[in-house]
Amino acid sequence: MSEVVNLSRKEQVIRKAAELFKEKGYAAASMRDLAQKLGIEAASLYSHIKSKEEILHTLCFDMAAEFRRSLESVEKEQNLTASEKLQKGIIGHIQVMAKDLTASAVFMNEHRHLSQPSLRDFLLLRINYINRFKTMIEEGVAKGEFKSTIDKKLAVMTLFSSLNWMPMWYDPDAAIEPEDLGRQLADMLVNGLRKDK
Amino acid sequence: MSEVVNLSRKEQVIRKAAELFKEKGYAAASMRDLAQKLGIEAASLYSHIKSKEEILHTLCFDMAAEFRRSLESVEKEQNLTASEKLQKGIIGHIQVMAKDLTASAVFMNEHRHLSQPSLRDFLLLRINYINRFKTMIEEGVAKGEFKSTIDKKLAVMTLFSSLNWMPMWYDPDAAIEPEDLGRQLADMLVNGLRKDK
DNA sequence: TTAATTTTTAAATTGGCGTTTAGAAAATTT
DNA sequence: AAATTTTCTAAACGCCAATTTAAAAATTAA
Repeated sequence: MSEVVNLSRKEQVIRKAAELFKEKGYAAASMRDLAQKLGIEAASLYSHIKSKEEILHTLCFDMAAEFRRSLESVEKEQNLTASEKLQKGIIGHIQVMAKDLTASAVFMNEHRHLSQPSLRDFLLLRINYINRFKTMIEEGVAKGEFKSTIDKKLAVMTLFSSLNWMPMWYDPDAAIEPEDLGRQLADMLVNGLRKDK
Repeated sequence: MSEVVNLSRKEQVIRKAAELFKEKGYAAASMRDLAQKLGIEAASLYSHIKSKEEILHTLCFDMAAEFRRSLESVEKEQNLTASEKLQKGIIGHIQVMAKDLTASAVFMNEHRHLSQPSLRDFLLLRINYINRFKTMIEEGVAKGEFKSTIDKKLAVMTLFSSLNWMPMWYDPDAAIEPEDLGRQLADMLVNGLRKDK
């Protein structure tokens, strides 16, 4: 009945589970697979976690909390143009992702296997997060910094799609740093591909 | 042993399967679920399809063929600027998607459950498709139409991510037409959000 | 109305799933 | 060294999975 420093083994289980969930998908990943990856029997897992879904819950909500924290710190900053705010929001998101690409992939692809009421809670967090990016874009339009003709929903979904897919192709060993990547994505979104005249 | 006009019931099965796979994910969707949706017993399905995976295979490769066809017809056109080509490629992709949003969602999210060698074949088709969009962007850079500073991989992945996520949020009953949506996405990508001075 | 074909079913097969239980082994604390 | 806690295991439970088989029912064609 100790509650402290119990983390080490449990975290090991969760990290390996993240790898497995990313690789095979939550539904296709079995607890026996997971146990084998850890070199133990499936039954042993249950000394560390309550259920398969608890692992998914932990992965999804921990990531959500980090994304939220990152966005909040950007929102607190003052005297930023809409472009700057957007850029910082994007960079923050990518930095959070880059810290754990595996968990990020699970967060993005597997959250739908959460059961109620967790699923509802998760989706609420997500829609809230997206809306806060949408607000940044709307502020940009209101201030005359962004075109008023743009479809805001399209803009924010494009941004969010792009962020969400990054864990699929971003190579952390490659030359490019999360901050650079974020800067470039923000630049592309704000200024486009077209060469200035 | 008839081979003709057998399509009707089989297609019905495949369409319902697409809905189910989109909703629950391939691995979590059972043949019993599917049968129930059709009002028959699970065993009856096997008069129409060979296996669960055959359904997934059909859905994924049929969509892939349609995307390919669409892109090829754009590539054939001549005397287009890079922006125009990109725009037409994007519009084509969205039109194909809009014709069957359910199958598109399966194509995007569930293809990874294909087993070898189908999975390999599918991924080859996909990388080829992406590379053809990348070529469009590179041509734009080569002609001086696009900035030379852009990260081409980032650009094409952003585009592709955005296209891939559309079936998740695009509402076919909403006011916006696939062609308009494509035009706007292309405009955002090429010209950015920033207001022209 | 037969004959042929398509569609469906009940029943079984084989196998994997998440999880529980009772307790052994190993590691840690006292 | 003894006591406590953590980690692990073998064995089982009940359930659900995809698929096969042989045959019945429904539909279509001759």
